[in-house]
Amino acid sequence: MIPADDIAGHETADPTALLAWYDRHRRGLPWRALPGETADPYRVWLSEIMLQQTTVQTVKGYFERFLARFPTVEALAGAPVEAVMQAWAGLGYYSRARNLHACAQAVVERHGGRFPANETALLALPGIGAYTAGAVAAIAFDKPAVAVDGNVERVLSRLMALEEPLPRAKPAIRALALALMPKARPGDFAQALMDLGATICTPKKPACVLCPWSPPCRARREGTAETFPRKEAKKTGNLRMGAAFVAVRADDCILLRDRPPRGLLGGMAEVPGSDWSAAFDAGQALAAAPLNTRWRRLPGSVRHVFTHFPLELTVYRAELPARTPAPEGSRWRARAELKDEALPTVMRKVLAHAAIE
DNA sequence: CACCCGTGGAG
DNA sequence: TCTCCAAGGGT
Repeated sequence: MIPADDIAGHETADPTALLAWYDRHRRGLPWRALPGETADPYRVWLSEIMLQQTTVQTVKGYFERFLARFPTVEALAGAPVEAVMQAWAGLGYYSRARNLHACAQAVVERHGGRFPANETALLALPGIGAYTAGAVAAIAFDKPAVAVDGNVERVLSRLMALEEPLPRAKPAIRALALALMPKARPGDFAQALMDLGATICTPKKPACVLCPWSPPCRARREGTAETFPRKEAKKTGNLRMGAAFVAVRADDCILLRDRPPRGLLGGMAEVPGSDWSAAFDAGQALAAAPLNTRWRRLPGSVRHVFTHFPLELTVYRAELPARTPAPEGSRWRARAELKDEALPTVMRKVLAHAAIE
């Protein structure tokens, strides 16, 4: 039995066609070298870490500010980790910031301030996994390596109409990427695949008519492009609830404390609060208040959705006299200086709810 | 492998 | 309002 594909006749996916498309339609990005220019490994690495599960649009602003503040890997390695966390605040996945700092120090100490060019050495650095190691090797050094991200998974699963769902299909997709990778310009090939996924082979309404790989694409031929990649159903987390206490001192200071270095929002700042649990009990919540004073329960609540669970915080506010000492493990911070704190978005929401920010 | 870890925007 | 998901990594 001859597959219908072969009867119809079709081209095989041609890296050259993709590269030709890339030469005409490549995106101009702050961390991307111009054609013919040599990429800066520090910029490539920094952008790749920031872009992990984060959109290009969001990263742009952070990237420019970060680069201005930490112009070199040495500058980043020599900075206090608190400064790095503060510069990262709002970007999410805060272990990335801690690993970023550790990686910069490792590059300075183990590699004399130069990023290694091979995937294996890159893989050994903090915060660099299979994707980022391949991306840096290919993009910064034009080494024969693939960078399989969500874009590439989508493009290649459609190209082959892969029925195997993610994440099980990852090894097959990686092997396919390696098989397609051209000997020349592997760095551009990696970026071309991602640009194609980001601008043409999009999750919804892919622009197949503009795609250089439209002829060999099995999913397009079958009219099912949008249904790929197949994915295992994911479960949503249960609602958690808790209390947050905004203490405002007469001299316009807010009480803050630091979260433990690891785990949820690790190393970030917060206003004191209760544990987060499935049920909310006002009496139990007030037992967690940082100061023994008259707390006002504010109307409404703050809702925030993390990757794996939604959160609802009841906010309490109290006014304290100046010179009220901070309880053990917490500190007063001037309202005007809150912008310099490593406050995650959920805590900015709490402060806004309490009419602080 | 399963689970943990943020956030903002699009549809 | 709700779902998806964006250049993933660590444990």
